[in-house]
Amino acid sequence: MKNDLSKYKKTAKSVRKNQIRINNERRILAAAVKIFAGYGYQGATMRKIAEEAGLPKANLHYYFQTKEQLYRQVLDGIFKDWLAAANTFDECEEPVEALRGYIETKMDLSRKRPLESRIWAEEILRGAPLIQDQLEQTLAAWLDTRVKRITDWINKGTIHAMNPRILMYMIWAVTQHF
Amino acid sequence: MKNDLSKYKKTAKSVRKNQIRINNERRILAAAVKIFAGYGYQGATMRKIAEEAGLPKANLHYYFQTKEQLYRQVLDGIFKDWLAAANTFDECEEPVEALRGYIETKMDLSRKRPLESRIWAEEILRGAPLIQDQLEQTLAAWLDTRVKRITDWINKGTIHAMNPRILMYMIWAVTQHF
DNA sequence: ATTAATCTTGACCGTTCGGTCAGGTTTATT
DNA sequence: AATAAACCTGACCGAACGGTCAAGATTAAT
Repeated sequence: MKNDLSKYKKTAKSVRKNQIRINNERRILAAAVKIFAGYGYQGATMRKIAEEAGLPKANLHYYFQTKEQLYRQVLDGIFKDWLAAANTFDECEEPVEALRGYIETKMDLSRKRPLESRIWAEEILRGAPLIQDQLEQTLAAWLDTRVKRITDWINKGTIHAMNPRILMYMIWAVTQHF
Repeated sequence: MKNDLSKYKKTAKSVRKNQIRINNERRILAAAVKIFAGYGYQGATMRKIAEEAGLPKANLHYYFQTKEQLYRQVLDGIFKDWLAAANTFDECEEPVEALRGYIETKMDLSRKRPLESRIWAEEILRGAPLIQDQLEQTLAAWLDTRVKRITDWINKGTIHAMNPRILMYMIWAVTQHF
């Protein structure tokens, strides 16, 4: 489904060669991030994004059929970054180090990519209307394994007793707002 | 400026008697809260609000000239509640009690009025485009006096040393998301 | 050189938006 | 009963929205 390249399979060359498509998609996505971050999903318009990208509006619809699809791709990109950051939680064995590393990475993400963070925060705030399923699955699994790890720490007496789920929520809330 | 009642000054009675206006404004504001919370400022439409209120759209414009004015009044109401909750910070002399009371009141607010909290959170997230001045003034003053109080506590050794401003931010972030 | 695929774009479409208004109805004042 | 103020609302408006399309331009494959 995603990354349907069947159109270009006719030659091996075209898959790699179509620099035009790659360039334009990148430009449009970059512009979309700016506009969606600045105006929200509803407030953003295809006109503004086209203007920001320096392309005619019809051209956006050539690469991304609808506004919603464009937005989805933006969210996908953010989601990947967010997941990568999330995995830094597993790098350290010690609770203090693991939590510190995780928090630092998350705050770095907020600081270095404020536009993406804003889009993400708004999407969450609105109840993730477009990526509920995907998010719920991934997030639930992710949260579960971390909650287990924290529970282990508590049982070993490495850290104070507390509700691990609430700890994660607190970290999320705080890091989200730098 | 606000609450301009000059139209009704002609008789003392009319000021109090116009139950129609009072009722309808209340209905419209209640509907507006629901719709703004559910769709955001841009996503909300006067049509949806009118439908929710059970009134024709033109009637909304009779009581609130523009969508923005209606939204401002919604924000005003939320702002007052929020300030009232904020003042519970001053009720106790002891740091633990003051902070506990403040946090509880704020979380109560989030729990009991989730719609208003959502509108407020989105407005803040968007950088408070409509109430910047009002918010900055009030908030800056409010924060300053609290920061001073926390600093006093630190100097007296009643609580650990920390950045008071960051403490307030953390409380805000966490309570905002229950 | 020819053909096919890909890319580009101005003009256009139906819909919905916030907002207006004339003219009727209801309510209050005298 | 008469007058005035307040309230109500269907019909309408221009603007902007997301999206479409035909026809031309460019690029790649043969």
